[in-house]
Amino acid sequence: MRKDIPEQRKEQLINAAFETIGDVGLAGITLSQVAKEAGMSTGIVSHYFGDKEGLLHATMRKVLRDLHDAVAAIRANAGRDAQSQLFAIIDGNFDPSQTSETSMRAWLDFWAASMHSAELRRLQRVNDHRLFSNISYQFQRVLPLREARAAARGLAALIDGLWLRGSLTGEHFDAHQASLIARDYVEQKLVACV
Amino acid sequence: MRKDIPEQRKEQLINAAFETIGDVGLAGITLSQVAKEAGMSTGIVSHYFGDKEGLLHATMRKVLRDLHDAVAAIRANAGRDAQSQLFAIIDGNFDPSQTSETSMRAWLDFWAASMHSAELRRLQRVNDHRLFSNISYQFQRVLPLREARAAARGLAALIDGLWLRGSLTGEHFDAHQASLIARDYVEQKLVACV
Amino acid sequence: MRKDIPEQRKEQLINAAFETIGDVGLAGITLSQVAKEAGMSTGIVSHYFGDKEGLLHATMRKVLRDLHDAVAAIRANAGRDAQSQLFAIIDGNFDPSQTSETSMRAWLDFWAASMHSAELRRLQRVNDHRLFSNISYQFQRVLPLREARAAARGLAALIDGLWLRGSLTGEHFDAHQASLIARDYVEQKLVACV
Amino acid sequence: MRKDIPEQRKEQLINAAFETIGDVGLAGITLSQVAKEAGMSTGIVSHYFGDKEGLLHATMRKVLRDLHDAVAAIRANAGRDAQSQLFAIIDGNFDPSQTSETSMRAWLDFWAASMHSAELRRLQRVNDHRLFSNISYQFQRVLPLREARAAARGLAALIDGLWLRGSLTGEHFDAHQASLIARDYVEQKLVACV
DNA sequence: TATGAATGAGTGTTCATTCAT
DNA sequence: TATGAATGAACACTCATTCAT
Repeated sequence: MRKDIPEQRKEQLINAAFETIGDVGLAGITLSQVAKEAGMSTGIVSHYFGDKEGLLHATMRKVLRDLHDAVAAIRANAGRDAQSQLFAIIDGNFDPSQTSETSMRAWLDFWAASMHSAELRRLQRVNDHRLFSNISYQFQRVLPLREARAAARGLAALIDGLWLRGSLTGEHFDAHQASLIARDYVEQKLVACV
Repeated sequence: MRKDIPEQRKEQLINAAFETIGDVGLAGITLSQVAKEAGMSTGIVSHYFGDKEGLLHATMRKVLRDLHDAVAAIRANAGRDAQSQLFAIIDGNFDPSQTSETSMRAWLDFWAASMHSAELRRLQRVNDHRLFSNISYQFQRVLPLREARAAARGLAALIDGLWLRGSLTGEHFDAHQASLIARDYVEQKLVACV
Repeated sequence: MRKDIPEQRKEQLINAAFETIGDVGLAGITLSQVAKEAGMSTGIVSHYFGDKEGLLHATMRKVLRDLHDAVAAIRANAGRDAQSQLFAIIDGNFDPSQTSETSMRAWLDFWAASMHSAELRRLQRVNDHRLFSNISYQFQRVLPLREARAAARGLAALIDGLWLRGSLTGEHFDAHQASLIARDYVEQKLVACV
Repeated sequence: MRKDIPEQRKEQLINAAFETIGDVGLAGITLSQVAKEAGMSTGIVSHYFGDKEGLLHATMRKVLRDLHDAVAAIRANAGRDAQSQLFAIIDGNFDPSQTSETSMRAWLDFWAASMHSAELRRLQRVNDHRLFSNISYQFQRVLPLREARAAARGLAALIDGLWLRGSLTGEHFDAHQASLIARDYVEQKLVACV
């Protein structure tokens, strides 16, 4: 079935915004750059998104959704036990789609922007709460609540931290190394229960 | 000895920039806001820093220096053994001066901006390499090089991740909880060697 | 006999333009507002009127025609003597259809616009000359030409002035009071001849 | 004594706005036109008036003030009796400074705009109430209150109406003829009391 | 015939930078 | 040395107009 045209064009604009943020940053983005990147006219953004803010919110939602999808896809193919699921969550976060130069820049820009925008912060929080809940739930299958929550907090932070520091290298993100470090953290937390 | 006047005024401007970034973000800052916050004229920035970029670079340097100083102060009062030093590094990073709303916003804004500015990225890298080196050096006192480096990578990421996620809560940063999680990571890494 | 459809739709658009001018003013009007008010598409205006200017000219013509019709209707029912006809002209100008908030705003906007548009000015002049001629003709039945013309100039100005000042009150236009003042002017001019 | 520079430049901008309104109308005015007319940069308006609206409000105030000054100057040189004062008010309103093409266009544009702007309407009302009060006060010196107020309403309307209809001619405003018609109205009102 | 999505020129406004004082 | 008035380029946004359907 054909997607309807408006939806396609909105998606093209969001992708163009995403790419442009990767190039010049969220702070430096202009609508004419996005329009040019998308091969459309400057007036099109207000037509589809109301204003610049609307486009950027939509772009952030796409970024969050992409991460969610990447994690979900890997979890679906992983074992059902706690460790496999936690490893899958780790690998989803370090999926190539999430660790490309462009993705990491957009992520970080939106995170920083969420400090100064109520709506972006709300989106960010919803998303992060979900990551934390998922991790926490898996740990709770094998650890007491209190410890499970601490471990979840640690793992979520470790994932974000590895990813954050990776964004700085400029080279290709070493997902394998990051994954090993995070998996090691999980193993240490789960080993006590064996 | 009296600091010379120009140096004092530059410092005042840097502090004003820091506060203003906390208020409106790095993307939203204007020189007239900074000048007003500092109680000076709009032309003064070019006078002392050449242009806006110059002021922001200086502000980022101040932010990095403040973190370094916070860590150094706590390390100086800590025991000389590896664990004490690592705990001190952790506590330095979660020092109240570093986890205030304003500090965290400025930090994150500069981190995001460093994705799109060669000079800011350079400053950021120098600093992060130093954090990593310090941590790595302490782990090397008790672990084989390979493991020490992995542990250092993990701890550095964990610290940054805890801090990053803390920036999102909006509430007061729970430094105590963050510290416990990071210390736990250190203990787990060191326990193997006892 | 059925009006043909195009003519009906043009009339609907003109009415929509008239209402919209009442809401937001001639300066603030947009074609999409008019189209929405008329329940039609944005492209329809160029289809029927060529461009925005064409619609506005047609709207002004309608406004002038409505005034003419209001005056004509009242004159038809009035006595044939000069005073009755002059009173009828006065009352036609202060007819509720002409002193509604919407009408007065549209009137005034078109009057102002006619200062800067050759075509609007032409329309305005034709209309005003007709009002003046009608009044002048009635006065000429009982006054020498010279005095009749001066009286006509005075009465026309008095009507417009009462109407203009009434537009400013914001409250309901006091047509009765305005009519009394204008009739008094007529009576004073005619009394000399008795 | 030298006027301070900022005040001079604001005045220049207001005059430029006044002239530009005369050329293209209030609806068609752009800040770059005003700036060009004033020989200044486009940014200067926000510098002095905040925004476009601020400039236009200031321009309207100037227009109102100029009329007030024209009337006041002529009244000061007129006799103290009611008729002389009323004649002076008439002549002030038809002073060349008020009946120039540019003045009349600006006046009318502001009057129309005041239908759609709370602040402009307020300015307009204050001014018109003052004209009415002055006229009413003079009539009250020789007529009973009720009749004085009706006469005042009539004269105010007649003045505005003559002026309004004059704006349409495009030729030079015939101030003499207008004045005669208005004076005649005054005389008719006052003659009853002799 | 009628639609409404798309265009892009033109607007008001912001703000880093300059420079006469 | 320090000021802040002035500049003008760059921006987001609006909206009359076009044209494929």
